[in-house]
Amino acid sequence: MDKRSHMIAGATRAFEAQGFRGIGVDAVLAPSGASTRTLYKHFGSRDGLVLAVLEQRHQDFMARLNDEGADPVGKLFDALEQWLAEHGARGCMLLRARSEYAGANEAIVTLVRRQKEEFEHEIGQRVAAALGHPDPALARQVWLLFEGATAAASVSDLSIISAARQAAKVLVEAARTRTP
Amino acid sequence: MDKRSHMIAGATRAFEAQGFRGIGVDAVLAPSGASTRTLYKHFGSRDGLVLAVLEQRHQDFMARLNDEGADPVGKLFDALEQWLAEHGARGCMLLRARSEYAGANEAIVTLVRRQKEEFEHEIGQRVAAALGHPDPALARQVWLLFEGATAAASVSDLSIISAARQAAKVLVEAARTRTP
DNA sequence: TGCCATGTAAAACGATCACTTTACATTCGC
DNA sequence: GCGAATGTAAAGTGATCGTTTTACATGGCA
Repeated sequence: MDKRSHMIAGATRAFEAQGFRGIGVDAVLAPSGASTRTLYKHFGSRDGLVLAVLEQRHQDFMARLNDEGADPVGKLFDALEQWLAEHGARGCMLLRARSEYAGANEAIVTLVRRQKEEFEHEIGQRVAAALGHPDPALARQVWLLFEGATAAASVSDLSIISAARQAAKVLVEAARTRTP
Repeated sequence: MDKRSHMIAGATRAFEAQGFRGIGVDAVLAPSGASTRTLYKHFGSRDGLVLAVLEQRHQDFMARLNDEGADPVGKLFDALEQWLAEHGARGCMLLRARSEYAGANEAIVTLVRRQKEEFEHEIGQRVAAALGHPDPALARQVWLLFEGATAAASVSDLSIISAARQAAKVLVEAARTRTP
């Protein structure tokens, strides 16, 4: 892995544990052992590194969702459960960045909005696969459960993910019987 | 209103717009016009003010939920919709504080966890009222929808709250037919 | 009247911030 | 073997951070 990727991975860990604004560049670079000079060569600024971290984080998570098969909606929550078990449950890093940089860095706010639209679209495809036809309203509801589970897990325990998966199942089943 | 309440109200607005860590004490005190000396007389430290803001915010929101009546679960989302229309949708301030101060101020993390437990308990009472008997699993699911709606509204529009209310209705109805 | 509580204004504290610069080591294609 | 690229180490930039301090104004209560 090249230096740039190392820096992104290390910075991701630092931001995840301590937030984005409440940490200095030295602490951000410590996990990767990079110097501040290398930071500004590669990313131009601290905020440039933040943007790179968010891009990578979104790609990494979306890549986890790739295994299609039976119960595509339920697999969403399987992936979330595994992800949170690995990374720890501290709330969605993208939304955390959005709220910390609101009013300070519009590029970050815009990026996160676009990423969430992309994610909601992915859920829409899975809902359509489960139902046999698209159902944007149901997709939104499943998305709500997903974001709720991610947020709630930071103040609860991981069993909350199963509650979300079960709720999604009930909603999908209700939609199926409504339009059979 | 006394000075202390003014400072809390002003600081709440500042934190809401710009986050907790990415803002200096001068900007926090600007809305109330208080001096830094008064800040440290009343709250001891910047973090002390943050704690007071979070306590007040939780009490204010819980007070909004007090009107009981028909459809106690649906009224949760009515209150949320009204709240977000007034305050703007930037994610739950309590969870935002939790994630920004994780690893830096344990008192804040502990406070938010307790507040969320209290809120989940309130939902449990409403679910019991709607169903005629307690259903902790359903209460958890409604809570998920609530937190999901709060989070999602920051990157979507307020119509997402209606989607959450509708999903909660479906879940309650499913629970009702399951155990009639 | 006199006094204490409560407030603002403003300067100063050392620490830390994001960022730049200088100096030097290493690797690699040519 | 040599120059260019890429890296670390470390000092220094001015700005801003949270906090303390000094000085002074105001008000209600004894």
